[in-house]
Amino acid sequence: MLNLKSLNPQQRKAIEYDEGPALIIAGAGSGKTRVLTYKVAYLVEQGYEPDSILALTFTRKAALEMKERTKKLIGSKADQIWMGTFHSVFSRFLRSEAAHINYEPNFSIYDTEDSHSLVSNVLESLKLSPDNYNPGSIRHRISYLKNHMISPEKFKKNYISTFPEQKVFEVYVEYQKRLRENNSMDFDDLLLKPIELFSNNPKILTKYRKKFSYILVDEFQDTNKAQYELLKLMSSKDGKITAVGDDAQSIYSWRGADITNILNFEKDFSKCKVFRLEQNYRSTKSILAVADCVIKNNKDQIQKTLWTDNPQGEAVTLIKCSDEKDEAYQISRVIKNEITTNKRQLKDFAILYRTNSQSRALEDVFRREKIAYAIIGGLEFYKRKEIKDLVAYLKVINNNIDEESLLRIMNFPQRGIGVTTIQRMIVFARKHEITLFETMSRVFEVIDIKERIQKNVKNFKVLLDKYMILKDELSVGEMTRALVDELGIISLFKDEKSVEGRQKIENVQELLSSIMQFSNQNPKAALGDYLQEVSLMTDTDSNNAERNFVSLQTVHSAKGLEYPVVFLSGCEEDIFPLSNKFSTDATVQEERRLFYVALTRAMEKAYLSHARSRYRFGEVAYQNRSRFIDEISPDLCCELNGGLGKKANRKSKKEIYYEYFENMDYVDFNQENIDLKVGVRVMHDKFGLGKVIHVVGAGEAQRVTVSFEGNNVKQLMIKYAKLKVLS
DNA sequence: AGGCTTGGCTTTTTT
DNA sequence: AGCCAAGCCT
Ligand SMILES: Nc1ncnc2c1ncn2[C@@H]1O[C@H](COP(=O)(O)OP(=O)(O)OP(=O)(O)O)[C@@H](O)[C@H]1O
Repeated sequence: MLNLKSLNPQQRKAIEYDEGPALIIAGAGSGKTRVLTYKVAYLVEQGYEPDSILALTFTRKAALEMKERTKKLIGSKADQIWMGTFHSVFSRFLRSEAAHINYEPNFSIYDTEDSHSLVSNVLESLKLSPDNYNPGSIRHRISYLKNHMISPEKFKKNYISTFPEQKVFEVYVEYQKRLRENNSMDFDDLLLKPIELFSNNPKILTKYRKKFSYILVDEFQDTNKAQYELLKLMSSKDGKITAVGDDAQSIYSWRGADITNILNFEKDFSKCKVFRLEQNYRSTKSILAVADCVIKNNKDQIQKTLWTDNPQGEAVTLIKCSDEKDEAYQISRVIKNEITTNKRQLKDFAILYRTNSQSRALEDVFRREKIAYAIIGGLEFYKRKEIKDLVAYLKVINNNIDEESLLRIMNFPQRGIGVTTIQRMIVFARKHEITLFETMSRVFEVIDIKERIQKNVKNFKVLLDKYMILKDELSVGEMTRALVDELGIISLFKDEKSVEGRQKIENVQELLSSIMQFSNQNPKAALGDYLQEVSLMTDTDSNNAERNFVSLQTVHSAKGLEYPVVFLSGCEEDIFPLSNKFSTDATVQEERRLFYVALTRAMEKAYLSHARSRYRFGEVAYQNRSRFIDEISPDLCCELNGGLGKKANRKSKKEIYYEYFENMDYVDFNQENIDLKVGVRVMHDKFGLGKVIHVVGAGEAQRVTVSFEGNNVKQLMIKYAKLKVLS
């Protein structure tokens, strides 16, 4: 029997309400996600079939976490509940129903970079110069239109006034056409195509409506028009649907998120009942008061009460710094202090920043100070060139009309097929109305390509053909390993004889082992199943709960998370709020909401740091402190003891560094892998028994050199290699 | 065909 | 400072 005792009466009411649509609007840390999780469990207990419940979250990680927690409440029944992001859930439906929207079920999913290069190709074939038509901004424009459910036809009818707009329209049309020809969809299509599917096929809509008897949505404030439309389609007016959100935490409008969805919900679901949660369980009174000071400067937010029973706690602390290095040093010093005086662990800390580029100074200093850290998000693993290239092979093998992926690998690794050859083949393909892939088998008819090069193309085609057969005979893992061997990718990178080259090898090996792992966990999985997973995967997804390090991440990726101690770095005008030439009052308000999100991640203590100057765009910029700090009532915060910032100002970097060094009692702050030292014996899944002969770096970047049995010496990244330490 | 240099532009944030 | 795309040279 589900125990609802750990929930307050407001929360319980929201959970037990099952007479119609419910909208839960509540501030940060009031238990929205917790309520949603319990509600899922409650519904199952009330007799709903687990596989008739659909829970939609903002990130994959949030979905995995919700699944874990539901499992704790109701056990293995939780496995059958549909939990995922809009993108992943609806793309699965699309694969089953592909025929109804004139697609093949093995369609590829294009990420932003793929879309970008498709736009470039479209511009080229429409003979539009990239000087006048910037591929990036056009891609963004098209995505914006799609996000707002403005089809090319609608765009043409209602929005075109100028000549360049007319061209955008033409690119838009051609872009969509190419996507279809490539049997590919971009992220936006994953939401738009289901709408098309449901609108044109009432029977299928009925099927899905019947299939799902209850829908729950987390982070509702960050859904876009298309997502909301899908919700309306999937549930009836008096439908069984619960949405939770906080308008003050809407931080994705740049991606099409539309706050008016919250307001419309009450209208569109007329019998909707609104619930409010007012007790915050996460933060101290000090932190909440500061957050409230800031957010109340946004006039348009929905009025909400938020109080807490938690202790007053320490005042929020400002850290004044001379520059970004100083900022990093001061933060690392506070972390060390907190660890020794307050018995904290590294994993209790998060350092948040507005832009990814701010992580660099922090990383440098943390590495030097031996503070184990991990970058969450950042340059994502799956966006690295060597990874994308390899995945492009898999995409082509799975869906050979995917021209973007084919173009990507045509000459990687180099096989003497240059741009001119490719252009000639494309001309041939268009003329004969066949795909580029088909052109490759008829390359001997493309007479303006030299014979030697025709042979290269032919060989490449033979290779691809072979793997298209192998894909049905080998597991995804085995096939990819064979492919990597045959392409000679590892030795290619080895020959680069550089740190980057070695990094690439590690990345490729990491990809291989993750594919292997996938194959082992899903023995029956086909290549397409793996690609479906990998195309919607992001770095933030990996679950690091058990590991002990400081987390470095953007405020955006910290949404929904909580940490005992939070540092918010770079609280300066132009950075937070971030500004550019397009800044408006609306964008500043969103920055303020982002600031609110950042603050409310903190449970016990928040530090706000700002620097007088920092490197930006390759030169020193003098910074003013953020207006958001000035919005905080002065009696709610204090400055870091002893005016460290001023002191640091007068000393050189070197002096500061040595001063820290001398004053520091010897404590190894690298709490993670503390026992991974030279000489220690370790066990590796693949390589077997070995001995550590070298350790470099800290945190995420930490690497060890291990001598395995049989004179087999390997460099491994701790982050990826699962080493067992043998005592 | 492919490698190297230059010049423009950039940093938002991510499914 | 660092990345990418375009252009130039071999
Ligand atoms: N009734 C309760 N009793 C004890 N702890 C609670 C209760 N409700 C929520 N919490 C705790 O409060 C914290 C915040 O909960 P949760 O993450 O669900 O809030 P949220 O409203 O989704 O937050 P946010 O919108 O900021 O992401 C969690 O640690 C959760 O376990």
